[in-house]
Amino acid sequence: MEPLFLYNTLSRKKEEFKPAHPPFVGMYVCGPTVYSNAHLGNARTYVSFDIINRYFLHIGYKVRYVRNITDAGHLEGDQDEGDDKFAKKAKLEQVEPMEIVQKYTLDFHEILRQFNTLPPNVEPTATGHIIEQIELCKQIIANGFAYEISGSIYFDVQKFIKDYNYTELSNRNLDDLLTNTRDLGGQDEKRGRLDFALWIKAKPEHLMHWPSPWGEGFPGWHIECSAMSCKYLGKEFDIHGGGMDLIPTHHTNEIAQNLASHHVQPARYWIHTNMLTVNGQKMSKSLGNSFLPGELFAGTHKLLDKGYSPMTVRFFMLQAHYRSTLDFSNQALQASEKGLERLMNAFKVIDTLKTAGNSSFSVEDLRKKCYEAMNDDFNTPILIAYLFDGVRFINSVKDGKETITSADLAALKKLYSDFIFDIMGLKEENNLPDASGSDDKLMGAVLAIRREVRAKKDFSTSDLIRDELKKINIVIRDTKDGVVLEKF
RNA sequence: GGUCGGGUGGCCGAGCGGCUAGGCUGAGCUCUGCAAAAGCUCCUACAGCGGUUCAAAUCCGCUCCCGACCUCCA
Repeated sequence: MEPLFLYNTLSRKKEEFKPAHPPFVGMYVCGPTVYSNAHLGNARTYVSFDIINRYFLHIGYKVRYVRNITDAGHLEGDQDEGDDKFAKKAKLEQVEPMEIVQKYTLDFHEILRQFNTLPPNVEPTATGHIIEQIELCKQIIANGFAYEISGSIYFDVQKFIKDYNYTELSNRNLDDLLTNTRDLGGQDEKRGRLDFALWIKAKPEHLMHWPSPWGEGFPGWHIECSAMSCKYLGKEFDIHGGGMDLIPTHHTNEIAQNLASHHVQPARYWIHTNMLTVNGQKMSKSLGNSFLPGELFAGTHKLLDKGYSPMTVRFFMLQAHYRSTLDFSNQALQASEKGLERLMNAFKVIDTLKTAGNSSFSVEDLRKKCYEAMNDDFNTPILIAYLFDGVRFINSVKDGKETITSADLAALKKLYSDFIFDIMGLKEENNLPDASGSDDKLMGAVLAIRREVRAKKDFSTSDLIRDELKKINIVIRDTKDGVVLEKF
């Protein structure tokens, strides 16, 4: 196996990936808070980790991919008081909080299914692990890194920084954080401004609450990931991932919790994906500039000219590196749509190629380059560039300008199949007319008529048939070998 | 305000000391009844100003813009 390098947020450089217990890889990715529809920015993160998961699987690792669902405890704002997001939404929609959770969990799964992502091996929920979270709180208290104030438990950052580095992941200046005079508003029962809630006392009107040694309450946002990653992957595992926006707060606090309870850093490699932007601004629910995947597929969003298929969007995402921001626009999507079509067509052309006694192009070279690209921090844009180099070769063989041996042809077919479908996770979307159905017989009849009039050089009738078919999204291409159909 | 990350050809987007990706768009050519598809060719860019170096889009400094984080966010 060739060495694989990935960018580790902890060290801020690319490192060779060496799992603790090969061939096993443990990977934990922070999942969504299911209080509203997942938007395209969310989807980008999970598509990025899907590539990473798929690539590990492809090169032979046995991956345990854990991705949580946050269905409790996520508060509005940082005041550690008031409703959580689920309760607020439940009131708004006049349903139970768990109905909110169910609705948006299903939505999330449906979207990821459309993007053709592989499901995680374990998908734990916060509400399903209340006991584990309470136990973890107890451990942190026992170790002296948390304190109770009127039924709530807070993590003692001041205490923590005496023994550990609180800002290792975020690389922030601790003094700046401590002295930041930014007004947070509202009074606070916490001792330190960086302290955060592990367990929150439930108010009487609060709907989601559980018994604990400190009374009825619910878990803080960060504790669930510490509890669940430990339960399914152990105290130390290989990779922890999530969106970049989780670095300074969520992941920083998660590491603190793990160190305060188990005295070890949970993950050896931290991978963070960058944001999707719209007109240069981060796509986020609070900014109101988010696109729902459904709006994108259907083309109903007001900023869109037309709809784009899930695979077009997926390909669009893969044309940028996961650690770069990706700006979302009609033009860029259109370019991806065309490019994907070109790539997929070339894949189909492979089957039609005639072989020769020698190859005028090194398939082995191309194969090496493709793996090199992926081994360099999952560089899908580079990979795609190489695949397009191969596309030109494939088309040239078809045109008789290049040659390929039968062994190379088989290798080429496998290479494209592996990278397009297994690793990039793309799939065929265009529905060609059904070869066995009545559709096909009808088309056959139409094409027979057209063939007849073309033979008589009646090109105006021939073109009329082509134009009429185009109106119903069936495109006819006349080639040397006959008529090719494309249906959209 | 503090911290961090960016500014690449018409658009998107890689590269991050020498070899000047790739996709889309546009122009021309080949093929074709025409079109489409495909191939070939062309349009050669790195915000600005200094500096280091035999050599800089790539390193350093300054300036100007933009974004992210510091508040929930993937």
